[in-house]
Amino acid sequence: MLARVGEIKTPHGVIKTPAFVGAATRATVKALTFEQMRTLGSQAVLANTYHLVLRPGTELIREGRGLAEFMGWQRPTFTDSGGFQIFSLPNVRITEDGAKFKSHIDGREFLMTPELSMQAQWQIGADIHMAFDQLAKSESRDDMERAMERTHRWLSRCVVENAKLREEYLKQGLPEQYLYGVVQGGTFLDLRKQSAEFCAGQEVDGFGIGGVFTAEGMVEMLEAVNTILPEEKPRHLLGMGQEPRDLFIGAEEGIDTFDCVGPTRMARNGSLYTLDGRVNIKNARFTHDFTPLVEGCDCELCQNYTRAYLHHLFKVDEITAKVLASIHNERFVVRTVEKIRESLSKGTFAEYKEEFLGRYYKNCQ
RNA sequence: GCUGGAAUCGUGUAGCGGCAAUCACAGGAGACUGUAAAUCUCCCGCCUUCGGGCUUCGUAGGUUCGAGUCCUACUUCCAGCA
Repeated sequence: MLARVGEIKTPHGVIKTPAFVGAATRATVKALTFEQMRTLGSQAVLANTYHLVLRPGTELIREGRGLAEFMGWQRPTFTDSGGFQIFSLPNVRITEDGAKFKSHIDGREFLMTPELSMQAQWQIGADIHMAFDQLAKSESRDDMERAMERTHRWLSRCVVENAKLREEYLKQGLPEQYLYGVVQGGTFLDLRKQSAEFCAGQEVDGFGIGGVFTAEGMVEMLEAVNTILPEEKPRHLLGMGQEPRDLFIGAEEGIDTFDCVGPTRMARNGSLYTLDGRVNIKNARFTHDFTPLVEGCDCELCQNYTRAYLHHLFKVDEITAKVLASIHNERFVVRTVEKIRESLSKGTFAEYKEEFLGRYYKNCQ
């Protein structure tokens, strides 16, 4: 049994796991204030090194006493390394040294290497950093293997640089910051195992599992990886959590934290979670629906407003539509993981999973 | 009353003799997983066995192989002059 409950201790507080980490890419959760995030029970957020390097620059965040303080969040934070941008941005040139991007803002050329990513992340000052990794450019085994091997070489460089920076920062009396190595290998189980073994042998404080895009094959993959990764260190599933299914599978297979842009992105686009699956609140059928979106939901939207009202706000394109929808989706996912945590503690996980997923995906196929 | 101008999908428009006819908005639906996402895609005259078929550009005539486009009359609106 890989599933577990636990705590991740950081200088900004404790994260009770499993936990869903909100996406605060550019040092904010889109459409939400951190007060709203605290109210809906969010324990931690994840920002993006690439975006913060471009704007406002890592120096500024350091000047602002680090990410959590700069944002006014004060709770635990993660940063992604910028590795994902190599994969998702056009016009990226990758070499063994690192990756050259063109800034999507002004076209300025910008270099990211394992060392620079570590330096940037220490300056940003999140509690937990991701190693600079590379995702494969295709599904082919060759590409996967190449990306994985480079990720490993880069991880070694990250670890070296991280040790230097840690010493330097701690000497100045600054708080501890932790590094996660990232497991790659795509859908190939043997590569995943190889990657997990490599990462497990590195001097890192935890692990990110990257390059996962669908729930398909996730059970076997996570089982293989998490059996190898040391039990006492936390595991973060990078980018997964849009589908509630991902959260249940992840937790069941030993994942401690998740992050995903899905809940807030979908909220902004009018796609809302309900216990019976996702619903597009802009659909005409909600025009006269004066019931709460989710009966019994404790979020600000469901406690105070009707489906018809939210439908109206979306139709007239009011900012509040995105705010309320984001509060709801984020709360929905945070609460689902909270309940997963509770059910694991009480030994009722299997029942909760079956009940939740059976209802949520009932209308699919 | 006179003189000009205009009438095209729910709305605002393109169209200057040759494929139901541009674009935007509105409307309908879908997508979204380490955020270049307040984004993107599709449908939007009627019918369709998805090959296509049918009826359309204020109304009624006319010219032409062919008319939303040219001509005549009418209707309605707009501007200017009385």
